[in-house]
Amino acid sequence: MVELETPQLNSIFHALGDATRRSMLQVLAEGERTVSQLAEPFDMSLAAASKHIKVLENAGLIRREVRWRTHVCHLEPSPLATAHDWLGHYENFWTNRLDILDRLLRDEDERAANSKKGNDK
Amino acid sequence: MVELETPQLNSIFHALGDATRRSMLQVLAEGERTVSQLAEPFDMSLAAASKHIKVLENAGLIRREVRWRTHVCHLEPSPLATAHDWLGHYENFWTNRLDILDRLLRDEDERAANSKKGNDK
DNA sequence: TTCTAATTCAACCATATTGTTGAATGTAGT
DNA sequence: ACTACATTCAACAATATGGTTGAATTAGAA
Repeated sequence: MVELETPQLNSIFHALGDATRRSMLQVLAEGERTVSQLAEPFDMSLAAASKHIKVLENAGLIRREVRWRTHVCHLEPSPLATAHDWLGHYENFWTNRLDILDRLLRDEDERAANSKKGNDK
Repeated sequence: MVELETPQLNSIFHALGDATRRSMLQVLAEGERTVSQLAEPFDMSLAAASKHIKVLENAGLIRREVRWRTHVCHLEPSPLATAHDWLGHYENFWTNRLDILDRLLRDEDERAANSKKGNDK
């Protein structure tokens, strides 16, 4: 049950790997925005911004509601939660230093027993 | 203090956006591994795996210790924590539904006050 | 119908990414 | 000096990504 959601994670992390898109998400955290509102802060064509928005949409990070002739986007938090959960799987490694030490020592033992066992004591 | 770490996040999220690399991190969570050990499960050349490892290394997600003639890699948790923190910034959106409702309402008000104020009451 | 606005589509270009293969590097053992 | 091993480097190819511009779409307003 560890890596079943691989394809989702690919698109989610890929979408997050671009500063423009992360910035768009931050704006959307303050409330819904139209495509042109999302595009406005960036020094790029509307078509380019539209592509970024589509990447976010394909990753499931935002949803779009076609309202009148404008497309209103809003944050969809569940993929963020999925990514957050995946990272949380590693939480012990940065919070509980004893845990990582324990793992490293356990691994040392294993390797020592496996390869050469002449140097101990 | 919200988006100061942008360049790091670019490389971190980009590195995480590939299933091969995430899989390598999962193996490294069990203990250190050499380059060839990391490459072994994958149906690709050693050179290709070496490139993946370099991507992880450049993102700071792993560190490498040249031990004898083998390169031993181990997990470096801090960038994972950075990414986790960034995502945690959105935690309210998937845990506390009241919060998101609050935000949306606040935004509604703001927008209503800003554009046309003829429809209220 | 025609005008205008918001957005996408299509074609294109430059660069990045991911993979390949074969040669090069560095180091220990013989 | 030679061999064997672990890894990287270099050159190349295929595909993906991120940007551009100009035309197409869509739908209300005049």
